[in-house]
Amino acid sequence: MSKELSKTYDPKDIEDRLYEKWEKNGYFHAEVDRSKKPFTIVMPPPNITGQLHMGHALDNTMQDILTRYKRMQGYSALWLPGTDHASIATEAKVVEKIKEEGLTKEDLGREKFLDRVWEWKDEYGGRIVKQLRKLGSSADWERERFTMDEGCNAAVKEVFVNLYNKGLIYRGERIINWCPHCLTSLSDAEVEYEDQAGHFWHLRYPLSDGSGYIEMATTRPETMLGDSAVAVNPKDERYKDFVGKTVILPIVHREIPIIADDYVEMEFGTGVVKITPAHDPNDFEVGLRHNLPVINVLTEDAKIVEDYPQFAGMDRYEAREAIVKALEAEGALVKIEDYSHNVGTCYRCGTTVEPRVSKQWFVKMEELAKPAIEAVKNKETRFVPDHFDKTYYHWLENIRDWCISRQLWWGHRIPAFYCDDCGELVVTKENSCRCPKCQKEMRQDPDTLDTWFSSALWPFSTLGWPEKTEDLDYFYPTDVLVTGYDIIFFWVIRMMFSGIEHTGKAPFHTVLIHGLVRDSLGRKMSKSLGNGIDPLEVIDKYGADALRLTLITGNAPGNDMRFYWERVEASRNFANKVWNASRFIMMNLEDVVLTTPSDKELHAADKWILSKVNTLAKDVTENMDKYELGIAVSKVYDFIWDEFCDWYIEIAKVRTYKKEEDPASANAALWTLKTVLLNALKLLHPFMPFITEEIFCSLQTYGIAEGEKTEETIMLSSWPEYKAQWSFEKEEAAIEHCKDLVKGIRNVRTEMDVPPSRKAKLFIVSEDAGLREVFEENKEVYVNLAFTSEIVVESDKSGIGEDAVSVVIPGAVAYLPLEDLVDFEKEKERLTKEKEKLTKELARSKGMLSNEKFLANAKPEKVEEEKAKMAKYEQMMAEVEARLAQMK
RNA sequence: GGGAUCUUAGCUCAGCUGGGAGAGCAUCUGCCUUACAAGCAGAGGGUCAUAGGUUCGAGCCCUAUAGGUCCCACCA
Repeated sequence: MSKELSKTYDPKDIEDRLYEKWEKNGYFHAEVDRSKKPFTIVMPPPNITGQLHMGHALDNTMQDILTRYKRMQGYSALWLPGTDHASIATEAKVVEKIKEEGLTKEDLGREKFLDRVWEWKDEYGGRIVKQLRKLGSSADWERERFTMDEGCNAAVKEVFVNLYNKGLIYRGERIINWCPHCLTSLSDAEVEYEDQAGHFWHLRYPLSDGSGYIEMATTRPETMLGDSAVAVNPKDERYKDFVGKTVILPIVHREIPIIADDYVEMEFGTGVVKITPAHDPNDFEVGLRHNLPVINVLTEDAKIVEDYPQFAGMDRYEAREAIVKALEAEGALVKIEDYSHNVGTCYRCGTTVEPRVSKQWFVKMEELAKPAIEAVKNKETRFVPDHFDKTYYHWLENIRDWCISRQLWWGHRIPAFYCDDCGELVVTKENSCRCPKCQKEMRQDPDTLDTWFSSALWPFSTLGWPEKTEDLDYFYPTDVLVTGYDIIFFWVIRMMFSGIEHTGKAPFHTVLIHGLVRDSLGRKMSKSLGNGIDPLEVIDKYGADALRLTLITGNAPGNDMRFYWERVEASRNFANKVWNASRFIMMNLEDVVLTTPSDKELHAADKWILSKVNTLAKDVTENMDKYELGIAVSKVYDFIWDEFCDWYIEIAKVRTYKKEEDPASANAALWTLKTVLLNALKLLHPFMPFITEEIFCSLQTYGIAEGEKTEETIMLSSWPEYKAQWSFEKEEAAIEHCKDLVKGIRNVRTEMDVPPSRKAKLFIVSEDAGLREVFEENKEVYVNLAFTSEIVVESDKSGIGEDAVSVVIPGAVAYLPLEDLVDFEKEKERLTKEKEKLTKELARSKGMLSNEKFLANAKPEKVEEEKAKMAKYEQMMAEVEARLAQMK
């Protein structure tokens, strides 16, 4: 079966076709198989509102690499995909959409609105998973899940009820983060802080007794309407006499007390703070301590409430101006300073969050956090790189209760029911409920749960929990969680404590953390900057394999990376290299039926490359197991490009041309070419799945007899393991000698400006009979690589003329009689430089070996190594000196 | 305020347990050598941020300093 392969690799021809084949044949599907070990990764579910970005591309490439690797190693490898309902983001999208029709969600009502969201989800929610397929993701799509599907729903209810019954979920009136745009509460993790330029307004409130004023500063003058006290530090001598007095709050003319509380820093500002329990978390705490009234002055969309007609309906920023003016009019404004401070913003929409007192549901964290900390401390779960455990501990050790209720409709509705008559509260998994006291139909809590509440259960809810399923038993706990460091707080810790609490086991043994993909200037890729690079565009231009290779190469775990088109180009070039090497081999296997060569038939070079690919398999496996994907792939890259293409193919070429003259040699070379390439392709496959599959499938059909069976996919082929019978130390050393010589010859030729067309005779002189045999046996190496016409291996250099340049390697000297081209002065200069280099090396070696402390303390093998080096240098030195002497 | 992390070739970055400084891109030189010019061969280029310390030996370990990035907390 002969195919014409194009000169350059074109991924477009190949990728979609292969992906379809894989998916259709069910290669991605994993089942419980007790004869195999399980390997499980749950995919961090992308939002249904999401578009594939570089972060997804990196994250999923890493997961795909690990999954493909384990699958080839014979594991029942499950990569479980799914999507997240993303309550805020999705609800916002649909609200936006119906707004175009002039509707609000209230106009539609809850049920109809939710119908619209489901419609939206059906239409757009699958976009991101289609895009993930373009990357080559080998996820088990047959098991695709959604955080709001039936199973996840059941898990969420189960967890809520369990935690509630244990007293770990409670409802309470607290000050929480509120987004006036999204109109919902937010958890602490959902608030992002940013520096904003603002002002410091210095105000003075008159004492009720008319004895003067007390001055304070605030960044939020508009909240003064809700002040219920003024506070000073109890130790502050300046204000000692003020404590216990009252002031008249300007504008509203309410009498409020001056209190003493440690919270106030004496050194900051004037040492006086106005206390607004309804609109500041710290003030809220002070209010609790001093039993102060909570006076709410803002509506849910952050406008002044109707109680203050003068300002009612103004939003908080308008109100600020108006109130400052009013204060000024009353003589309460002392001065305005510029001030920069940290402001919390909504992570979804960027709106400045408003602390707001309201009744919400919370998860009590302290008890849940402890075992989650313990699980990492005792290494049940470990982070890669491990320093991220510090971040993890720090967060968990300082964790506050988690506000889980959201004033949204899209999401898991809180399974709590209230009796409007008697106020009874029931938490149940049922969909409706009658009041146990007065039998009346109860009203379900209108709120939904934080999206992360369901994501927290993802590693086990997707495997069937709370049912005791076979899947759960077999695939759980999962193996590796791959995610960015920016998501540790949101997700990793919540999965950890949820997994431990509900299944008794940490949900994964490894958390593999990666960094961000930044633009070429090192900036975060973002919509607002417009500097994002669309992975799909990269795939379209250079192929998914090139993108994947780019994202993995030179990227250590946890580190950020910059995206450069030049790097994608380099990756594409590598793909092309692989393509052409394969094409060459297949061309030479045309109409050939290979036989497995005997040990004798294999040349030293064949054994050398077999040995190299064998070592490579070991190294790559080791690095994969350490999650050093970047190192693993660069080893494959170097092997294929340098060792295999630049050396072995060039060496073997000569023999492949001699099918008639020396069929056994040609067969051995071709067999080695095919065998080594097949192994290298397997090692490369997890990183570059498409090109490796394409070549693997066609390469197998070459060099075999008609009707012989081949494997249908590289995906399910076996991962190369280290084989003792492919360890050829002697041949490795022999070829290294030849390589040294070739490099030396090339070097000299370039320096002497010898054109490649000029073939030269080559004399290799060595007193070592073993070495002579090596050079004698491997003459074929020099033909192409060192541009030689004839090779003579001798033990005696007396016959060599002066018109030759010499190349000194350990144990041997090669002479190139270049007659007219030899410039004696240049040659002398070259050898002198060589001598200087050797002198330095010898000095270093001698220094070390004459250091008694080195001899006493260093590992014996190090000492031996150094002695061998010195002997080598001395030998080379002698040759160089002899040659120089001859030239005089 | 606390913590993490980084500083290595012109650029972007590797360098995993301490034992002679690497890659890709860029630059320079020579090659269209029957797989590949998206290629081949060769070359130049680094007091590994600074200062100490541990060690026979430090890019790697320890301490301090400087600069960058990020996270957390936060003083109104």
